[in-house]
Amino acid sequence: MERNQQEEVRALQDTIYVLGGKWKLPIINSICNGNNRFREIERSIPGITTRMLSRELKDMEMNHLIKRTADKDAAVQVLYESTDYCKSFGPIIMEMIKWGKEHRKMITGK
Amino acid sequence: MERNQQEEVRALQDTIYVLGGKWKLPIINSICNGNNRFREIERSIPGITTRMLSRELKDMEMNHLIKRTADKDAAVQVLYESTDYCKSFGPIIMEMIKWGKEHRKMITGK
DNA sequence: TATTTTGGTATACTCTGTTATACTGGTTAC
DNA sequence: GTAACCAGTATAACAGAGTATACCAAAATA
Repeated sequence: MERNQQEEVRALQDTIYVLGGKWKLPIINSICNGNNRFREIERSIPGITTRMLSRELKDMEMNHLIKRTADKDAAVQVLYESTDYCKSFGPIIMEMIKWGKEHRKMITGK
Repeated sequence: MERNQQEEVRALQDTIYVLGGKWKLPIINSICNGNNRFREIERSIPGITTRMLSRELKDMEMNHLIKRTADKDAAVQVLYESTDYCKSFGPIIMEMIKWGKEHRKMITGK
């Protein structure tokens, strides 16, 4: 139980490190929801600026969370896609959405 | 599906707002794991400073995430306990621990 | 009686995530 | 042809989260 607890804090802190900040989870969620154009993702996340989206996308591409495709000849030149690795955050996001919904229900008074 | 997606981003952002920062989740986790003394919590979270713990605990008490009890006559003077509200983060924390463990397994090469 | 532990506070500083605003070159729609 | 849209970059500035270090009085322990 001692050893176990230490392992769990570490795991928790690792996850927080990877998902840190205001934007990574909403971006992942947006892309997984089918938004794959830059402006599309931007519009789908209230409050985010072009700059933050640009930076986070680059960061997440470097860490293989997403895949960026640029094809000059294609109808859609730039494409963002989620990787399998990215999809592994699904359960976390689901739980957070669930919490957020219930929380709002509570403070709104149902 | 349109409306739904908007609601989900908002819910996600609400949750991120409440749990923001490096320390809230580890603190919640620690207290829920039975650590209820100040120094006990502090020791259970690698990297946290006295100052951050103090600040976060105050903040979380104000937001009814935890309950602080100070009893001059008791054997243990100061006690931190998790509220039911706090416990509602359980599923999120569990998923994050799970992710962190598997992630470490992956990069360590199993 | 001396030392350690407890539950913190005080001060000062760093750092970077985040915001704000403007701009650009290319492409598509009207 | 021009207006709007795309995928971003450039520059500057700020707020506050987080770090580092020292210190304190009271209680427990040796």
